[in-house]
Amino acid sequence: MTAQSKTTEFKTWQAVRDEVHRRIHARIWTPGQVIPTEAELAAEFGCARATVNRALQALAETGLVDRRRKAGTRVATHPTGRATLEIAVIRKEIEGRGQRYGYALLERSETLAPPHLRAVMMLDPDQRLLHLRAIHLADAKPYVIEDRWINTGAVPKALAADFSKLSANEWLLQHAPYTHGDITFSAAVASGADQNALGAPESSALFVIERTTWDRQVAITSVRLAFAPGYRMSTSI
Amino acid sequence: MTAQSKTTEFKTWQAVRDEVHRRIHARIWTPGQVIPTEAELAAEFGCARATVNRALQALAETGLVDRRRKAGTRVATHPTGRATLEIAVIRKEIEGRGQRYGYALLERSETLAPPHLRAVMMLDPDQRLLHLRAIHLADAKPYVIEDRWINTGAVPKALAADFSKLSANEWLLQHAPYTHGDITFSAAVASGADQNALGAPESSALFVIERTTWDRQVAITSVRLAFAPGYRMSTSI
DNA sequence: AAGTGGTCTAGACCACGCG
DNA sequence: GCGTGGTCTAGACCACTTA
Repeated sequence: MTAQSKTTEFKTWQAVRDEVHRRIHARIWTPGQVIPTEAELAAEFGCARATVNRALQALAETGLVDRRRKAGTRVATHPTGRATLEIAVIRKEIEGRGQRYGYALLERSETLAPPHLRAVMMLDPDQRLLHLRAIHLADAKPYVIEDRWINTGAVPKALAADFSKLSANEWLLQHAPYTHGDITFSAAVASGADQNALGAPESSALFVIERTTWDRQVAITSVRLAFAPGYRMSTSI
Repeated sequence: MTAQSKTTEFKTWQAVRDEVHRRIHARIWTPGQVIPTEAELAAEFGCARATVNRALQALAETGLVDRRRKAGTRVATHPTGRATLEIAVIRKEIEGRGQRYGYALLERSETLAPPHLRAVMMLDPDQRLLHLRAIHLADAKPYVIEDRWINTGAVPKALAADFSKLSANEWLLQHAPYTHGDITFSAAVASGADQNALGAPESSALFVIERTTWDRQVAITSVRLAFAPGYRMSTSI
């Protein structure tokens, strides 16, 4: 036996991950401290270095440790939590909680992009957009208002689509693939239009999600989702 | 050359991932469709199966594909976006955007747990909690109100800590490790106390984060963060 | 029962970045 | 320069799930 006694074998990367997690949690390795190298841990745990590597990469993804070549692996000083939110199709979200889904298109028009959207979506000044307003219902009660703008330059087929039955939310997923997107969460006082559509009392606080999706450099769509009062978005870390 | 022509070699798992991503994006493999097995792709790409495995696992984590033993790998029908939010220490968040951080403790008391918290934190009826209210400032302007309850049964040292200089937010990270936590995001109308502390106009909409952290089965702390009007939480997918 | 993903290994080479 | 993590390989066995 070498300097490091090998008490137990950790053969799977999950077991190694849990053991390292335990040692950090138990303050055997404290925040900021460099932990043994992959090779050393592999020797101690009686497994291949690749297994240790897999385990430490998983921990790095959660932010529990910081890894840098040559510098080694150290316990994060500020265990920055990382919450992962599932952004599902609204219909699925409602059905997923056992409620009946409803949908109605409120408004449809083709117009020039308003200035703030021209900036957000980086559009030409003369680019025309398809503007949709729709409401999604859960058990016949207003759930969320969808206020959406679609770049018809990028998705011309959208002009021919019938959004009175199928929401743009779903149609776009099927017909307009995107490479990435920006999301912003905020709180807003319900505007008059929001109040009406959601049946919300005056000066309610609404949970708002704004999302713009892109195909490479081209903006596909920008949407504002204003949820009925009382909406809560949950996750765990 | 076998049935599958090998035009290009993809030697790194990132390259394989990108190529698979490209084919899905280009509708060469459509939603719901089963894509070739790892072995087949490895043969086509001229790399080891482990490399393909790594690539497909990465895509599975983002939700772009679904993988099941025996059933194979198929393109997800509802590309459920997955937004990852960094939950940093508030001081870091403020300093990170180049603003000056300020902090003040508003209130400190030791009391029995109010009923709703007893439920959330699963506490004994006679468990006493440490209650703290504090405000965090960015460039001397109110940024967020921290309303926190600490389970002194789990973290007795908290009773002796001085929270007038160091926020509980940071003290707990250093002294009370947790294994997991729940987070909820919502919007709320500013209460009278919120209004006062934040200097917010009447009936403002506040962005609220509620978080409870646990060490195994024991609740460590439960906190409500009410952000000043205008706060936006952003990420990308 | 058989096919497919999940993982381990031992060795190798590479790439980054600290000193 | 050189130590550490990052990745690839070829082969093997395992675990799960569906047919």
